[in-house]
Amino acid sequence: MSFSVSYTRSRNSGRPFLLSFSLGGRVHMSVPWVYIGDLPSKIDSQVTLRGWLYNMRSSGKIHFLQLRDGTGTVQGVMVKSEVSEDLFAVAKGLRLEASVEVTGLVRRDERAPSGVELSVSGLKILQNPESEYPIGKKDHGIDFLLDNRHLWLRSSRQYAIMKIRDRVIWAAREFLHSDGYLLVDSPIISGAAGEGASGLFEIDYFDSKAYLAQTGQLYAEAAAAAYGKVYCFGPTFRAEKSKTRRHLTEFWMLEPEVAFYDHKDNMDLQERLIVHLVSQVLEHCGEELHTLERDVSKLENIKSPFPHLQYSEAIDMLSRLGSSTLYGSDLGNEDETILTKQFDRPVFIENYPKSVKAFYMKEHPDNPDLVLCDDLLAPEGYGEIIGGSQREDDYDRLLARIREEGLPEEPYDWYLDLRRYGTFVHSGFGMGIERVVAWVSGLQHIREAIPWPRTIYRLKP
RNA sequence: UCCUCGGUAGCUCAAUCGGCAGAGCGGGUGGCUGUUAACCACUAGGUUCGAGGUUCGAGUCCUCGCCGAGGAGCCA
Repeated sequence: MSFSVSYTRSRNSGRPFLLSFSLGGRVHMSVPWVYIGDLPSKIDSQVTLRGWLYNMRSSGKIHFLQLRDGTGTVQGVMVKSEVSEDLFAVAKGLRLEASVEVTGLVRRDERAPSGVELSVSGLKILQNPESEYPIGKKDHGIDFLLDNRHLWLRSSRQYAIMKIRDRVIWAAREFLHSDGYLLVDSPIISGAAGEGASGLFEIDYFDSKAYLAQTGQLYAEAAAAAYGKVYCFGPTFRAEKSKTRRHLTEFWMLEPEVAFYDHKDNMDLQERLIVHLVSQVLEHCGEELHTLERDVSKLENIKSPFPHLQYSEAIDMLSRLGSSTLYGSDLGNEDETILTKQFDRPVFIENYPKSVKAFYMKEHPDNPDLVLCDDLLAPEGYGEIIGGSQREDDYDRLLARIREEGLPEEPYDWYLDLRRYGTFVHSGFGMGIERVVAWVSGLQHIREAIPWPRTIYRLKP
């Protein structure tokens, strides 16, 4: 038996072609490497697939090889009477997740879920695992799956989530870019705290201390003064010892900041963005939502206009619904869950008390105890996905707020400069990507919404 | 940091009142020409998280420790 293969490069595409392929005496000439996702256009052609064996069944004289290559999955059917004895025996010895090259005829088949199958005539084992694949076909516990995140990502469920995450990010950037926003990223290493000293990761920075960014907002404000409509997008870090289904220590945040937008313009932008993201996921990720068994009708509700509640109205509503949260304190997770269950689409909670919000938010013109801000809560109990505000643009008031909060002034001198040189009404917000992905995908826990979740007790893999 | 729950075969979990350590999946062997987490038969596989203690007898009860999960607070 011989296993040999040779390649050349197509002049047009640069994609390698298999010039010849031989196994067990059979030789296939010029069998092109194709992706599984392209098979529907290759019916009745001989092709070679490269990928992994994610499952295998056998009925004695027929092997069913389930293959995955990142563009889709397909079943390869190897019939004993159609291949050599040796090849059939070799295939029987394959373990799950073996990497393989499989050659065969693409065929329509009513019995296949995708409608397409491969009649296998050739097989090259790139590597057959020497031990059994850790992730089996039956259920696993979350601890085991997180320990094996590097392998768990191969599952159809995780693939679906990653595709939705990709779509959410792609759609958000496309939405902003096409509306004239400039991407101006912010630093991850900073010499000063963003929103307050707690929850910061401290790192050694040569002979001094530095911190991992909790937000890029202050930098985005500077960029907005330079370029008008801007956003930043990157990882942010919170050293809080949170252990909940909606917290990570490292997560990705999209932060638009817009010159001459007030509080209302800001909420309008948030609403348009969320409607766009959901509609894009519905349009492009139907298969993935099906894999995740997501109730799509819940997403089809996500249309303008979103309801708005003043903070004080939210407190009243919560009181009627049995919450003991009193006016003056922030809403708890339980409160958010109760509120969001009253609506079939995201709900804005506006104008919180100044005391529970950050120093940079602009004071409400009609009530100095409130600030012009909003939290956007996703439905079905998912809760806060966006926090935004109009920023304080008055030099004296901003400085007073920094002092009231007991913050050091020196680190904010450059931030105050933005109010010295051409100050301007401006607003912005931060959207947590993983929270949006978790909501749209219908996940029980945010950790599945990021490839490599970082939580308090997990740094590996 | 606090509250709650958990740790038994490679994995997911059972084990009645404290009384022989079990099943499914996975592994191995064999069977099956259309399987869809395939199925059927046989088979191997255990320091019950660790250290003490109570008891004739501990996976089970007690004490301490380790590890993890869910939630609270905080936040996106």
